[in-house]
Amino acid sequence: MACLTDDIERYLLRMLGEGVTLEIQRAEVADRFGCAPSQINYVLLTRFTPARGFFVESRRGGGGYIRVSRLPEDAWGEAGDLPEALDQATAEHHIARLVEARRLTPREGALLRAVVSRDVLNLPLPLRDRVRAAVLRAGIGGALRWQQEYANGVQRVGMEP
Amino acid sequence: MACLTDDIERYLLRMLGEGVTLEIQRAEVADRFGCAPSQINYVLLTRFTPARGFFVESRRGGGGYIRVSRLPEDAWGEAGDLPEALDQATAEHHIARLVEARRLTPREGALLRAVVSRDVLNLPLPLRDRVRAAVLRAGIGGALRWQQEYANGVQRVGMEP
DNA sequence: TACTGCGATAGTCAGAGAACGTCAGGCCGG
DNA sequence: CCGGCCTGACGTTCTCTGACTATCGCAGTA
Repeated sequence: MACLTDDIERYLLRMLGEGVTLEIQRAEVADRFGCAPSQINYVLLTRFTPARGFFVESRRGGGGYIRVSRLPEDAWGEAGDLPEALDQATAEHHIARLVEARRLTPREGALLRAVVSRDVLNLPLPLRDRVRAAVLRAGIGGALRWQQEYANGVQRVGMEP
Repeated sequence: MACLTDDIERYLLRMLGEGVTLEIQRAEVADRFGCAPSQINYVLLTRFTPARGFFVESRRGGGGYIRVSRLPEDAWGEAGDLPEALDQATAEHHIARLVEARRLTPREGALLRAVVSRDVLNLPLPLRDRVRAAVLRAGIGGALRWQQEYANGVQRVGMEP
């Protein structure tokens, strides 16, 4: 069963695709999907997170709105400032963001997602989240650093930047 | 003595076909066989193990599912029977071999090498080598599995809209 | 102007419901 | 009696709703 949350997520992503900022009315979207208005908050809370590269702002009252936009890439800080510990969901959000921004290939995303999974890092809990963060940082760093080395190598041979 | 577990295994294998990712609902399959839902977990645990080249993931809650996939023998190959524990040098050797064989891109190699490094998996020693092996297996599997899902999609079974 | 009340939004939170996971223990054939 | 099969009770996670709360703009009024 494709759940409502996933449907609404797809809908918003499609709307968002056409511009950098999307402005919606909560009640209008809820109506379109025949659900409670607070469902929209749930979708935004669980799917359009900062870790995934989204920014949400809103205003209440007459003429109120909810705005969803993508964070500019340079506001992310790459892998450098990921937190010391990461739960699985947040780690996957970070990966999704990097794939969407084409910093990682989808296959690299799948690789990393597998690697940070709960079952693979089979460790007791405060530790597991710390190792996951370290692994994710290293993985992202490893891939991006390779890119740089590769680019430099090519440049030495005389290609254009 | 056609036991239930064997029946369910056969059923899932038939659904799974070649190189397809299968998506099921635990309760639906349990119903079909008139058994307890946890029986499905037992089948997955004892028959669809990573050692046999299977991969199982799931999501709980409304709209939950269980996904089963298998890597084709030739893609999984030598990576499939990596030992239970791996020191860093051996792990890197395996990675190099897979890159050489074009199972992984050089960049994926760099990613994995970073991830299995001693400093990243900062754990006491008998444990570290075990986690490293698990991480490596998962990473390779994750990458190869993506390929397959991308090509063949997901086969959903049961429950129509 | 300043205040006040009202309608129109959106936010929060607890809780119900829908999946799946785990585990101790019963059962049964060899 | 041992090991594999199977279940049921209980735990965890995710979704969705409804009641209640907070905020905003505007119109009317002193």
